[in-house]
Amino acid sequence: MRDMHTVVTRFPPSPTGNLHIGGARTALFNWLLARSMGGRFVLRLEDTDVDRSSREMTHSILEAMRWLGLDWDEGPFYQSQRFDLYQRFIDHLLDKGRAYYCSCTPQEVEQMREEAREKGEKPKYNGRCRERNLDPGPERVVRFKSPLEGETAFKDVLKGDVAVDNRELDDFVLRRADGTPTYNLAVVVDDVEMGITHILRGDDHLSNTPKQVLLYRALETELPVFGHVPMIMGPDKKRLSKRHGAMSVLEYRRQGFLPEAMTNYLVRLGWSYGDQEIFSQAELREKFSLRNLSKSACVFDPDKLLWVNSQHIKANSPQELAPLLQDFLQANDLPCPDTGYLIQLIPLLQPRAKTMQEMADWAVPFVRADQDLVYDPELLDKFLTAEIAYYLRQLLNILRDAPGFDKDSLEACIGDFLQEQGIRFKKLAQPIRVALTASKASPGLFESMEILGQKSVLARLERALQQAEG
RNA sequence: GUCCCCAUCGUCUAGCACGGCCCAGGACGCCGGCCUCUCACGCCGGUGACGGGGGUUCAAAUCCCCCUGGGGACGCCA
Repeated sequence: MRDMHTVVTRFPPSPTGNLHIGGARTALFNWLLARSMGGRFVLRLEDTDVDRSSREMTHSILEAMRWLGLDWDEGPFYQSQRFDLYQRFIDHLLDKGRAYYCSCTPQEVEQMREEAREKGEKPKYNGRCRERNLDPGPERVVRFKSPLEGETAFKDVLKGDVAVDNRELDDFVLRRADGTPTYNLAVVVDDVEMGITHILRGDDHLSNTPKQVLLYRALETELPVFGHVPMIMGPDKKRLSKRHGAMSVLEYRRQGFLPEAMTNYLVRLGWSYGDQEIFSQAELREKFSLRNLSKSACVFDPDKLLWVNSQHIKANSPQELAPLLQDFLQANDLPCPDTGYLIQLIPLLQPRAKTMQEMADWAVPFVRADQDLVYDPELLDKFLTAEIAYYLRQLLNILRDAPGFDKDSLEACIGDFLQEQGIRFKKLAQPIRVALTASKASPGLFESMEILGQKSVLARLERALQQAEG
């Protein structure tokens, strides 16, 4: 017997697709509930539909979970390896007269539904085999004997009391003709077996719940706490599509989102904590609670995700970001400096990058070799005019003999030069930037020069001048 | 079609369970400004919502009803 006070939650993805935004948030809520209550979190793969489930999806889902930092205490369990267990429960229900064999074909059942629809009723199986006492046989399914009247009610932490007239329900299938268990049977059996105490899931499952409640009762077990969270929709207020959100969360990793930013953004879709927007994962584990869940559907907003990510990029230390940046440099076929250098560089990039991919983009002039910088002739024409070249030649000489090459010395040194020449920094800033980075935008010049080092700065100025003159 | 759920700025939301502190607060976005060597960051300001109608009450974003709108479910998918 398990300790009744321990919270046990679970995440039961079906390996028929990727882990997307919606699934990830469901997983996160359940994980957070377990973690915040000192409970356990179970991972279970619902692969009873053998044809549609795949190993690749399973791997992809597990990797996404690990990437998000949603570690599980038990599992992963695979329903496909537990068919014996489900069969025992089905037999039990059969013995107790709570289930029966049915020989109706899918076509026949479809016809029954059609007839009901025509009468303006809810499409249902009509119970033809309910009292026929059929024996087991090939092509026969097992159906649950649902009550014909009364109502089935349950409590939901978000929706309150929910009740459905039993006449709305039909004798749903527990075991398919091929002998495999259906979803409704398998979830309930597993949730009972695994001692699940709290079930948080998308509210598209709300109308399944009465059926499951009926099964719990037939099995004479206590109900878990249900919580049906609102669904996440696309900008068009429709179901998430591949364009926005329905892709694998691993795609967000590829685009340069941080896992902490991901969970931060996701948790705020349907949950709040006063006016706070930014949370670390550790903070969430502490502050999450069922009380602050909201019950209306929400829309996935890529812009806000980007902003949350930028906040986490700023909050992370250069030491933590360095190895990640290395991954992105490599993925972009860029040279990959050692972490020591990157730790110097990253603070200049943090305020500018909304994603790690953007950080890699900003890093380009700092990781490319001097001779590999590609100058746009138009930029050179515009900024390295003959007049400017005159000043830069002189600056080059000054810099060659610069007493120090840290940003403060550089600022002082260049300041003196400007004063002697009687010109303002503004006049030379962009030309220097173009020469040093082959770009119109970069981090501050003095910091950039310090990072680049004297040798590169001189080489780049020389090279840019030559190209401009030639 | 039938049943279920939901309803505060364009979006995420606070407030609603214990009506008055709310001519509704924060955040993203957008617009303007400041900072400034560029681009960003940051800071300051602005834009912008209680879906409609009935009640209940001295008083309603908050309670009740209807309408409307949106979403979901109705599988031998999960």
